[in-house]
Amino acid sequence: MEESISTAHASSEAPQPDPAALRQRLLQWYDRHARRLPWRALPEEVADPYHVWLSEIMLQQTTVVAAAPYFEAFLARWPRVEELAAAPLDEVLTAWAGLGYYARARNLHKCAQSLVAEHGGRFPQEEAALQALPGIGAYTAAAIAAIAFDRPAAPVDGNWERVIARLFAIETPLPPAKAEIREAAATLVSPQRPGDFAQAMMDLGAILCLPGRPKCLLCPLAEDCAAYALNREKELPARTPKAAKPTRRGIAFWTIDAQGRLLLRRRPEKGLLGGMMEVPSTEWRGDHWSEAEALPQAPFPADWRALPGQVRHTFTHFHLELEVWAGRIESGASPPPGSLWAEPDELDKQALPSVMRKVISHALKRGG
DNA sequence: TATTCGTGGGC
DNA sequence: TGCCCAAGAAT
Repeated sequence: MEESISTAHASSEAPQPDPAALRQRLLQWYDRHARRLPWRALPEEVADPYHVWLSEIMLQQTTVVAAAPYFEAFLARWPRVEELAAAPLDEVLTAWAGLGYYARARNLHKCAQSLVAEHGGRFPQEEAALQALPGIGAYTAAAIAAIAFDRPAAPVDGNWERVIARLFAIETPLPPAKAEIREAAATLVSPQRPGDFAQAMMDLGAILCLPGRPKCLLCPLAEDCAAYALNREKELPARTPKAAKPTRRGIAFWTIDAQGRLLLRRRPEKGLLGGMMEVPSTEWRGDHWSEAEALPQAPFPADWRALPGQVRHTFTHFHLELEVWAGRIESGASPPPGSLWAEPDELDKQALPSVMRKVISHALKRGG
């Protein structure tokens, strides 16, 4: 109610986007400026739903530059969904290591298996059926429907949100504005090249309608844009301030056995870095650790010595400071449950997230 | 609706 | 250095 009032107010002083004319201008721009991306079908080429799905999962909250090499690697290793479904989960996690948000990899694997077991290895074309699959939410279902099957759908991602918020001069800050933006976005979709239109909105957001510094002088939609008319393009979309990140602390135990192998442990399936391997550590908490508190959480009793310095890493919602203690196990001790001895020259075969690669790099550098 | 869940590049 | 953000989903 209040949102539509503010939108209506802005529209009274600014151009009211005409969907048909806007679509035509945007598609014309897209035909000349579309990015060439590894997962994107060429013009007049039929999109491969497997490629579209794989890329969309990888691109969730992830930049094109970061996702591209992973997409190529996955496609080379598992060219079809049946092969991905047949792969062991640990191999998928290892291939995903470094890309982040590891629930995506677990759901990717689950989704592949569900597609093979329940859909004959074919992707459903309906948004509702797509969204019922693991790891596919409202956005990804719409993206696959539009891009892979050319169905009218509005995959409203961060690019769409920014473009729509400016086109309609929506003053409501994000994320509360999401519903309002989705409604406005829905008024723009049509059966005319919906897949290209969806990707054109994304390319526009990535190339011209940038956060903070939009290149309005080059924008094909400048004449449609309420924010531009109101000189509000740099301020929109507004965002609610984010909460400060707390700091958590822990001690990682760099444990080497008599044969020079490194002790690794698999993390629980759910939660942070779920299912990934780690250098065993104490719990991560706000308080610093005393030696008396830390030692009972070591994987073995040993003559632990603290390596100089610490490893810093920032997750989505907290900072982490890890101290690293190095210890040697003289006898060929059997690893604790859920743990294993890893050959130091084969660590690339382990599902190690970036924070753990930092720990390993730090320990090797500091003489662990 | 609000949290949780990674990482790296840009400024 | 610190904060911003990137083709969001699950709970």
